[in-house]
Amino acid sequence: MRVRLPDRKSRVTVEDVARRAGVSPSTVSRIMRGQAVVAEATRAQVMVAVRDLGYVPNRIAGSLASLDSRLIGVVIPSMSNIVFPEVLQGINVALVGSDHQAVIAVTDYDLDREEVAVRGLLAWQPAAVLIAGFEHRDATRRMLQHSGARVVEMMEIDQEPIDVAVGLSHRRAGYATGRHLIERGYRRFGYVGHDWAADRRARLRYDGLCAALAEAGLGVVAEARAGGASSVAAGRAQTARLLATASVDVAVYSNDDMAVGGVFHCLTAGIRLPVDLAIFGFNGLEIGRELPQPLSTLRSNRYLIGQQAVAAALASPLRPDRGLVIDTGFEVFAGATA
Amino acid sequence: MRVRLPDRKSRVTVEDVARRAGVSPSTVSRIMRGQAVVAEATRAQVMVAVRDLGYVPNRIAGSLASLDSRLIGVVIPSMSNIVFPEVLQGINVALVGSDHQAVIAVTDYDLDREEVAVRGLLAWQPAAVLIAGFEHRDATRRMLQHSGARVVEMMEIDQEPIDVAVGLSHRRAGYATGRHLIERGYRRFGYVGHDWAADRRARLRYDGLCAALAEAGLGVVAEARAGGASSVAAGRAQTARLLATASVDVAVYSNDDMAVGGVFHCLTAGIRLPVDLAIFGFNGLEIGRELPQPLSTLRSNRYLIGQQAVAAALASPLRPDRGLVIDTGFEVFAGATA
DNA sequence: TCTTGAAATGATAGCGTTGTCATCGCGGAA
DNA sequence: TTCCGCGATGACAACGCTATCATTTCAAGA
Repeated sequence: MRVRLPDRKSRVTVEDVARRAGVSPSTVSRIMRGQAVVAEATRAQVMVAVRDLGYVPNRIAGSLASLDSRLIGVVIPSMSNIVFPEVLQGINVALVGSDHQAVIAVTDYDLDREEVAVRGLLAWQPAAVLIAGFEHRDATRRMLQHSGARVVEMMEIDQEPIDVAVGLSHRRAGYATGRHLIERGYRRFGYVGHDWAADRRARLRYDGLCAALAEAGLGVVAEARAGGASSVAAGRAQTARLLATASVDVAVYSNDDMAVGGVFHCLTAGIRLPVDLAIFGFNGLEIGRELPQPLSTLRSNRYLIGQQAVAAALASPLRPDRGLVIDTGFEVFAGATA
Repeated sequence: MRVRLPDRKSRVTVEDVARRAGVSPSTVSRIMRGQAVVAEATRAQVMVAVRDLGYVPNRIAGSLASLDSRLIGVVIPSMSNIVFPEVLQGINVALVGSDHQAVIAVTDYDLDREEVAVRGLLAWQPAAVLIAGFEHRDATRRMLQHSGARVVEMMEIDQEPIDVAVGLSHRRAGYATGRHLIERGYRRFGYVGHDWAADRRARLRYDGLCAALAEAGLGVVAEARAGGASSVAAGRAQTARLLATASVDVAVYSNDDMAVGGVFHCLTAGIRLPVDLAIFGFNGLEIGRELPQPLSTLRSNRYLIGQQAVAAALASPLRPDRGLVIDTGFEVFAGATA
């Protein structure tokens, strides 16, 4: 390789700084990493050169040399579902000051895209991969397994993790919903949901709900499920459908988006909440709390999930002997619609 | 350096694959990049070795060697404001299949954090940096300037960009809002907003609105501005304050979050929309469209902004001679609240 | 004065790829 | 039969940094 220099991207290198400050590259490197002992005078001198030249260390070279990338891969299924940005928020806050950076990939609930995304991320030798859910292609799981990176599966804990799982038990959440509503005296349960194929966790909640109802000798008397992703519009439409089908005194929704749609339908149709119909959601989104009547729901702690995921990932570069599960829990938010 | 091998992260290297396939590392590299001419038999042979060993090329080494990182830095002020995840969505879609990856940093509207974030991103020698807004520290601007990376400033276009700007004119948006409402016959304008210090774009829209009103011999007769960030709760509270202060026939909001709060206040207080009060927002969020009465607002095309930003960034590795401005526009969404 | 050793700095060899050039083998033209 | 040319492959240095070990410096103790 003769001459690559002319068109090189990174103008200034350690070497340039070292020359200008009259020290060796080693010393500059030590100073930039704020590690090891360096005489104060030398440090000052070098920092002047750094500033004069506008030197920014090249982390690509640094990572290659130290075999340690300080990159955190994050894989989420969606950006439009507000839940995941909230997780990212938690991740970001936990990352500030750790000098790690997040590389983010969105799969759109497609396991093939997930596989591609994970392969792409692993190519950067990340210190950890934070990924939503337990459902992965075998190839994906194998790659994660063998990668050497810490792996944190986020959102749910109803299954055995590859390395660490951070989230809540959706089955227990559904069960808690059922118990709560039974205690409040509701008996005729309706269910309004969206597509389970893409959202296994919604299914788990439904199962938990049914278990609680069954224990009390009850059951879901009617349900309306939309085909696609959850949305306010879908919640609205399915609520109309549900109420046209059967008479229920409470409707449990697959999540708050859908439930807000239900509230809007009732507002429009003149159905009084919770007198004529009670509505119960899942997630505890901001919008639900700000409705004219605060939405009754179960709070999942998305922000906390993100934070804990990072904490677990950075706690140690090595995996524990056996899977670790971190339960971030959930709480009933009574609200005023149930 | 004697022995670093024992604890190396990346198990399998080109060398391992080459040995197993009985070819040279060069050939393996060529095949992995799907570039240049390689005999089909050789390719097949190598791919077998790749699969057997579970080889994943190390992009860190690759980037160092080729001086080309295929990383895209993204800097946004917030994850909780739904607007930015929507931009990220556009970015992600545009990135799929381009084998570039997004490294994301969130600044929380803090210019110091922005500077740190940009420095951190530039250390990865990204092909481009997509950053929200025009307001940066001098040092930040300088770093971006000298980085060699393409720089796309997103969301607004009312100023001269470092390299490319993709977004809409917030001043014109505010002006259009004014014109639209005047044409619909409104005369007594109120304004409900949030903190301008962190959100200059809201200020620009306000200025545009005032300009339109002034042209028509009108003005904002009352305003209520919250101290913090925009939110449904703040919109609600400030609407109450505004209406206690003065009598207006239309309230223009700094954005849809605030406006939805306004709608909820009216719903609760029995104020009829748009008869007693008209409400006009900004952004065109999903939630506004799904309200019992669709919110009248101005649609900004966040998704498109993200897409166009990536397109502009990847169009060429070199900056154009002079700043490029891409106007993604806005449209009035008439709705039913104004 | 000479030793001793800790503190500070330097020299050097990689880290795993890729870009460039060199080489090899083989079929067809001379 | 020799040579040319081209497709296919290999050799090797370089990318910018850091880990490791070697060396220098200098003050304190013998």
